[in-house]
Amino acid sequence: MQSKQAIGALGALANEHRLALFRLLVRVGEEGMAAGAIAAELGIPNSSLSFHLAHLNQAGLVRQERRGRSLIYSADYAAMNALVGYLMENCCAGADGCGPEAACDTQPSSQERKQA
Amino acid sequence: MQSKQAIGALGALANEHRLALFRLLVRVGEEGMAAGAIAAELGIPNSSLSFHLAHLNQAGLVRQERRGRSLIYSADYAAMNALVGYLMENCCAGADGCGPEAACDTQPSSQERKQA
DNA sequence: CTCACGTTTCGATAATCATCGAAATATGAG
DNA sequence: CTCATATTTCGATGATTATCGAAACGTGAG
Repeated sequence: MQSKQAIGALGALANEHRLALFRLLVRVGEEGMAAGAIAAELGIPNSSLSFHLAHLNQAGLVRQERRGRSLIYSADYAAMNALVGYLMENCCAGADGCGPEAACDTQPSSQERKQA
Repeated sequence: MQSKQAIGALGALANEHRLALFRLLVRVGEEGMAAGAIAAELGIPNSSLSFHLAHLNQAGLVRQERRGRSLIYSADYAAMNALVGYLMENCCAGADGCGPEAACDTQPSSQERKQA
């Protein structure tokens, strides 16, 4: 990860609505969520939400996928992990307890199944 | 960690100079670094640097300590860990490979010693 | 085709933020 | 005390950002 990318990602997250939005997507996982559903969940006007979604998308933190008439958004875990790694790089000059071990798999494990 | 704190921290990091500054402090560890030394290292005018240091400090990401005529700044690892934890909270709805495991100890291990 | 639905773009406005020189403050030395 | 050093505050300016209604766009259904 490079500086400009990290700044973009951090700036994208440094906003009340976008942070809530990103954390929501982090929670729901790969399944993602439609723009309208997000707007309803967060209580933000559509046009405002669209602005924030575009911001997060262009920062590389969320991905977009069309399903029918809806656009499904989901968090990009790889980008999140890269950002955290970048923040903690060379932490404590390489001392013992330090270093980014955080990770969220893109494939959240196959022990869960949904039926609707 | 609460939303407003996280937004403050992310906003503080979402700037070219402050990100470089914070990462520099993360690298040097507990020892910290004087304001003037940082300004020289990063090539930023003193007044600008002071602005950014205050920003990071008020966001809770760095700590300030006076040593003689100098003010020594150091990264607050606890705050950094808390921020990362907040970002990854409930990642993937609690699936396996996920969750914030990252950590930088505040005491980087006692195998180093200074003599001045 | 026409219609309805979901989402984005446009546009104007208000608010926040970054920059840096000059002046002020705080600490220590002699 | 005076002087030198280290850092912060002040102040004005330019740049970026958030907001949201209205209108446009893209998609699917009948």
